[in-house]
Amino acid sequence: MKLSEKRTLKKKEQILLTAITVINQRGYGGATMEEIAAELLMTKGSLYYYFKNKGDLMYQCHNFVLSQAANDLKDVLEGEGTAEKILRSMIATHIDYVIDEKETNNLIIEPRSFFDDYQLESVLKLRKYYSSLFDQAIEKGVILGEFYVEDPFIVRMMILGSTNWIQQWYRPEGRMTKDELKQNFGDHIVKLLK
Amino acid sequence: MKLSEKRTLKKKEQILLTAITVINQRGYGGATMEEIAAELLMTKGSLYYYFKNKGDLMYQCHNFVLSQAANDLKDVLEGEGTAEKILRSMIATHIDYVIDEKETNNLIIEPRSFFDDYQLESVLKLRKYYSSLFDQAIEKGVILGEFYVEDPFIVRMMILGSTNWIQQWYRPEGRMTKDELKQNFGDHIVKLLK
DNA sequence: TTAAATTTTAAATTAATATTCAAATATGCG
DNA sequence: CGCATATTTGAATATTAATTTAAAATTTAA
Repeated sequence: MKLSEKRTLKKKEQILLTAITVINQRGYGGATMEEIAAELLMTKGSLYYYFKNKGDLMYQCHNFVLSQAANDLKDVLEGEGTAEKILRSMIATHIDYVIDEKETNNLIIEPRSFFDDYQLESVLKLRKYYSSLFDQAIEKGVILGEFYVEDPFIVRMMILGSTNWIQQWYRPEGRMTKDELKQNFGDHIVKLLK
Repeated sequence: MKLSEKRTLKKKEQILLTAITVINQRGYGGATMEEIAAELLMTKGSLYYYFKNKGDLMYQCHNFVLSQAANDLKDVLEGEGTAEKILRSMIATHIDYVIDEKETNNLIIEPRSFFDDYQLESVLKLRKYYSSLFDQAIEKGVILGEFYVEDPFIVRMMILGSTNWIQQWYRPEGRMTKDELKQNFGDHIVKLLK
């Protein structure tokens, strides 16, 4: 790979990271090419040298963060410990992303509005994979006899729903620390599984 | 009240109801004045005779549906039965709105993007009231000794989060009927409260 | 019936952004 | 250095949808 190509790649990632912070502040719809460019001290025209269009940039941001989150989850899932310990740890990881990457990683947002058909398919596939990691964690507990679950699908949806909702109300300056929150959610969810 | 005023009011409600269906299909952002007008067999200019602007129309739609949902919940809350029965019934009602008024009643959407300061304040107040009805249902159960809850706030947030999330995945043609869904969620949530 | 009030229309305007593009500039290499 | 390639710019253009407006059509009520 040529030097210039390497530099281009690095720049692309810089743009991605900046775009992610803008998206987290303004949402996908509210983030303008102008603001993203300004943040990078360049003009919006340049962005089109690196990305086909806004949708492409948004898509890559979403993928970037969601892939990273999925990888983190996978590491936890494949780590040591009881099923309960693993699930609690996955919940904690997920909550971190829900809070810190509020918008970019937002599983709530309707992806149909932003992405074209190809992108949509890939996003949905990634989201499905992400969800399946929780299924695996639950299944593991069931197999080991740690968990008892009547309908794993519903429980998984309750886990994702209740945790994704956190981004609607959690404020760092509120009465609960993030650690307390994780502990609390872990307790309640484990209760559902016994 | 003059006849013409009465007719205007009726027309306003017609517009509201139509706008609500359009919003439910396209979301707040995706609903255009053009499409709403077309649906009513009028031109978009007319809408401005009845509503100040798009934000005003969106706001009134949101309020209309959310108020109605809140009233329904209130009726249930004040009805007869054990705390468990009442809470299950409230959950069922909420799920109906989550599914049927997918977008308009969407508590997930960031209201800051659509509403002006005055509207925002009133929307947030209404949402707070809506949440408080669940708090009351939980509290009732605690007082009666039916429920045991360590942190009612967290439980309420888990209820709202997990149920609001339903709109992301529920499909009427799926394997679960709405009634099974309500039963299922009721069971799980009650488990959290004992 | 007819004048005033109400309602609707169609076209023009505004506004906000995304996107394109030709020219200018910067970079790295022989 | 000086050429070729890569990058950036700023201005022009395109797009989408909201909003305004003046005139036309309709309804109401005396």
